Amino acid sequence: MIARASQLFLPTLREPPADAEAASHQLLVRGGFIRQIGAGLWSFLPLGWRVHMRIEQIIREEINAIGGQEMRAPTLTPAELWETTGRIDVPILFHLTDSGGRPFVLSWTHEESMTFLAREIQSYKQLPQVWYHFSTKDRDEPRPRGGLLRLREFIMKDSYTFDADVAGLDAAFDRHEKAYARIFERCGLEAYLVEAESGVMGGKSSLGFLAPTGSGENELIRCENSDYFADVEAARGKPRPAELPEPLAALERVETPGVGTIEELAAFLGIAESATSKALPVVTGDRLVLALVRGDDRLSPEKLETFFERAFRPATEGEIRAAFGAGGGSLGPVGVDVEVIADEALREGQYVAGANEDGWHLRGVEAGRDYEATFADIRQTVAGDACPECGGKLEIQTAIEVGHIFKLGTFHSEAFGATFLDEDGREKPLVMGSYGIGLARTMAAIVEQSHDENGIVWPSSVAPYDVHVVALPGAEEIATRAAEALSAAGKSVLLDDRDQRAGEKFADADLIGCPIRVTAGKKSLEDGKVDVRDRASGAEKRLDVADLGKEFQ
RNA sequence: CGGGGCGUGGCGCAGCCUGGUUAGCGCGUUGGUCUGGGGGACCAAAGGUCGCGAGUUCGAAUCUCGCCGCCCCGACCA
Repeated sequence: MIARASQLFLPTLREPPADAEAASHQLLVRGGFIRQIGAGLWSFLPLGWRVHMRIEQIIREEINAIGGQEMRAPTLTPAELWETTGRIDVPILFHLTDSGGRPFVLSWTHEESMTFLAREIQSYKQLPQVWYHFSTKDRDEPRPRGGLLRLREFIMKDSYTFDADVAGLDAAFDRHEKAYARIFERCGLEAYLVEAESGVMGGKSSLGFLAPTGSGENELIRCENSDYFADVEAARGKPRPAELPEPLAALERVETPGVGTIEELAAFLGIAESATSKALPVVTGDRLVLALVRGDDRLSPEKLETFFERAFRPATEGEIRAAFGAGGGSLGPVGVDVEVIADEALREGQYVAGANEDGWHLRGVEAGRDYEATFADIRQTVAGDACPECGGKLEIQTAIEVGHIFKLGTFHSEAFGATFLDEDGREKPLVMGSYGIGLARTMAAIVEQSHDENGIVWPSSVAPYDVHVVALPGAEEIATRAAEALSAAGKSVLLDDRDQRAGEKFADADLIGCPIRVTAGKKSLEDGKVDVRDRASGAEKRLDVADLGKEFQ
């Protein structure tokens, strides 16, 4: 297969668009792969779509290999589908009506559609089922960003598994986990399986695949010894030890006029921030709770939400006054009639805490002796924490979530009455799992990981073309023969037959990033050879056109 | 939704503060000459509702108000 650049819609740009910051955003636009049509809305141009299709095909092969059946559900769906599960209220849903005024929703995921279909499953004899499709998702994202990093419309591969029991789900989940690892590996993408926070969806297991990148919305925690990876939101780093002063036999009141922050408190008392505790009153449902973390730690909203199994919000100034009789800067767990959730780090030792009296704190506050609390891991892991596996130092890195897999259980099947009869003739809800990969986001992540100052360096598995043949003036004929030889050897070839300067063609070739560049120029006319250059390493060698075929067998 | 920034030929920008004939520059595009292994030179040319709408003014890209769009930070987020 040979594509001629002179006839391709391949608009490359010398400069990146002004509003592009992420490397993938800049390079994909400059290389003529994608163009924007609105916030979070992008067109894939011929080269971009070729890459997208190659990623799609890798996913298809791997999901087929674990028994997936490819199908297709629509994106436009009747609103009642979403009323069935109550997910009609999800804020990122796009709502619309048809000309008759009937309400519709653009699917942002397909559990509802697939479960609707799964009602046709009648018997345990038909289980398990693994269904998947590549389909358009629309999400009214509050903030799309970064080119392909966060889109309002995108194509996702999503699988849905239906099993008779939890053991079946576990097996299906495990197969997907392994398939995903193979998919990302084949795409040339470094991605790690991490525990993800399922937040308000709560309870069920959820794992994410994070690809470390230069730009992204997630943060990957990784141990320096590579034995622990986690999303920062769920990471279980161990805090460094607190620097505590000598313990006190009893509480000691200390006046702290004008002290409102931990930083000021530590400075005023001449102690480390880690010797203090930070009190954060929150409201969940209709109860007020005091969350307590060490002074040098930050509360992890995701962990606290998981602990509560529901959303929460910071308490208002009025609520704080009413419950504690003091302002936000002087709160503590001692002597209050409020439930206290304390971070594990505070289980041992004595800390300075607010006295619930403006301008006063307490020294020597000790859990168990001075207050009762429920202990939980509610602190945010930070770089420098110790690894929970080996004690090594944890590092933090920007990342993109390219895949997410969930054990859904029976929430959707119960809502839809998607049941089957088991061996004993009992009616049971299908046990479900769902598994997603964002294709465009995967593409962006690959570029984030595989580029240099000159452009993209595509892994050969997803490159738009295997070989980029550059025809310099006078050598068009030999370039064409080289392209034909490569094509005959099964390679896809981009033949740059445009009437452009050599520098321009080389710059475009580097930018577009095909793994191999073959150059035919004046020198070729003399010796019949071409220059074969490896995009990644820059290594170059001269080969006879006749030998090109076997070079790439 | 809160904060900040931006909107001027295809791309990147200047002009705006301090209103005044034909709105400039670089790149790109078209035609031509020379050139030809890392974005070459010269000549000629095309291409603009200055985001939209009101207002102020003799006169608005420029000042005022409103709206829209886009980007970044935050909030939000299966």
